[in-house]
Amino acid sequence: MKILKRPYLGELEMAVLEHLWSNGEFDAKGVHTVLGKARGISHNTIQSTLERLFKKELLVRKKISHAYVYQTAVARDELMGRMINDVVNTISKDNTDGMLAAFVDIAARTDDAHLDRLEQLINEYRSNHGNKSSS
Amino acid sequence: MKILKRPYLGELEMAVLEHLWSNGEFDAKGVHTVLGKARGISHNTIQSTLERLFKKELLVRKKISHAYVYQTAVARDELMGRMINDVVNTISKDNTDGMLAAFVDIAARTDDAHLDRLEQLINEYRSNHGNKSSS
DNA sequence: ATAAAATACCGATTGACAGTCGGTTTAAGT
DNA sequence: ACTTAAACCGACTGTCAATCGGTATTTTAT
Repeated sequence: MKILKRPYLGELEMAVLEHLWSNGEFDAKGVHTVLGKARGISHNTIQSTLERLFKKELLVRKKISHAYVYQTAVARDELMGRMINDVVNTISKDNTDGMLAAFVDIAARTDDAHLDRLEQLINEYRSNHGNKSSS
Repeated sequence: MKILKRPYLGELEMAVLEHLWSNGEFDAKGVHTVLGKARGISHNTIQSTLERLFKKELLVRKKISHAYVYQTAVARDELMGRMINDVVNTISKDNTDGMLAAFVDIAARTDDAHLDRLEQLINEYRSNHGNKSSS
């Protein structure tokens, strides 16, 4: 099947998403002013990129007078979750333990305190999903 | 910069890696017999794929008489870790909490028992790295 | 209502990169 | 030497992001 294809994002696409996540809704012109001009790319390039992200259902848009105003359709965390999930499904469908170990390693990589936080999130999850206790 | 490029893997590349992870070292002919014939692709295609994986440093090889024998250069978990790390760096360098939450969600997705296992791995990690206790 | 400006829309090009092979060279093995 | 297997090289296809020009369409201002 697919291997990390769908939502595969390019550099500019990512930058656009990032901008919309941080600053809310914009039309093509607004995005071009902020991102496009600094990069020296045309208005059309930004428009195509917005269009592509829209087709990927990562953005939604509404027409305001003549221009589309775009907004993110998925939260940053949601997209990250999907992408991580894709990686995991692609590379180790049945090897859950390796996946969990990778999570721990990555969490600890930057700061060991993240392990505490991770543990905390596990417990929050259990509370919110009415579950069994820890070991 | 890059957005998931690095270890970007195609369908066939992934299948080849998977086969080598599960069954140890093989030469092109061996891989072709197992994967290529079923797919109706030529020996050369397999060879190119092995070559590409070698260039990506995901495989190592040694020449045995006239043929190369290939072997994985990174463990499945290691590669998965790298790929997840790429995703995380690409999409939320500073938003660690979102990342950790995604981990918990994904872990719990298939089976809530995985949360126990995850917690267990956290504690193992702490033991192996001389660390503080949990909350 | 008409002209001018802004935007959407369409299509074309470029550059990566995976997948796919054919053909040629090189190196074994007998 | 002859045969055969493999490496090696290069080509072609398909996909996809990035890029933009040109044209059609819709606003808006006159």
